[in-house]
Amino acid sequence: MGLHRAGEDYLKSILILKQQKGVVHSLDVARALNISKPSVSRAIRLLQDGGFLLMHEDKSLALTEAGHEVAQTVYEKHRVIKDGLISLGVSPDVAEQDACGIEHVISRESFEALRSLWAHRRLTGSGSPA
Amino acid sequence: MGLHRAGEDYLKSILILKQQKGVVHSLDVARALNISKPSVSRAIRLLQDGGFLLMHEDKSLALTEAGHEVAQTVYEKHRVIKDGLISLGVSPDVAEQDACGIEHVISRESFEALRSLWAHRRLTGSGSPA
DNA sequence: GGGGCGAGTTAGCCGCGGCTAACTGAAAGG
DNA sequence: CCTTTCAGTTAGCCGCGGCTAACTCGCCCC
Repeated sequence: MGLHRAGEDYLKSILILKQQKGVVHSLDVARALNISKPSVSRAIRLLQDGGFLLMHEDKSLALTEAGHEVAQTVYEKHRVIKDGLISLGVSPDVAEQDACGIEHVISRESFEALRSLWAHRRLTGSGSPA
Repeated sequence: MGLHRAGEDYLKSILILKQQKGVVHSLDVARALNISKPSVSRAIRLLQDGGFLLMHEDKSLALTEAGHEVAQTVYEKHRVIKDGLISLGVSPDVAEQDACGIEHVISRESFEALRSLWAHRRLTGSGSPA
């Protein structure tokens, strides 16, 4: 059941697109991730096989419970890490970039540790050292 | 000049092994990384082609200046990130694991931001919230 | 109803980075 | 001196995750 970087990126993208425009088709994903249609098509088949995704009659995509869980987790890591880095004075573009990498490799445990660190700093007003 | 995760891991491992035992051969790397001999052999050839590594007559390995630079950078990121996570209460095994992933994807800018955050916390004695 | 367009799929190529099996060549030991 | 053993390499397989080219299929419009 090994979802790696690519699979997680697809699921995260589908979650975000669904929030933005309600219905998601594979071409939306291809455009969002800047990846070719066939690559997305194959990835979607594999994610269906893995039980993370469904495709309706009209070719619209839906995350399964498992898929939603993964997407939600990755997306949450992304937002928290990006915001945390920005709060340390990292430029938004770089923070975005780095969050895209770190979100796929950080454990729940380390993520929670960083999150509470940043939450605490925000509450106590320890400003960014820029 | 795209070194990715794997290449960086080889260089980092060679640096560490060199510090530990002076002379490094490819079999040492294979054992350290738990990777087969042929995989290491091919990787070493590619790293030589890329100008990161040299192999002497006696098959001992030496990092070039470029290779040393990469290895040093990755290794430094590893140590700082691992220690930082541990200082937040993350268990050492998990911190090690996560550092192995993050070291390859984090930018210099974000790394320095985290490093100075942790340095500051250490100086001011903000303890781990465990 | 035929033409074109847009979305999705199929077929097939490539590089990466694992692997095993099998070969080479040198050094070490009976 | 012959054998064994150990390090390294070569050949070739696999799955992943990109890609292009080309096909299918539906829909819309004239």
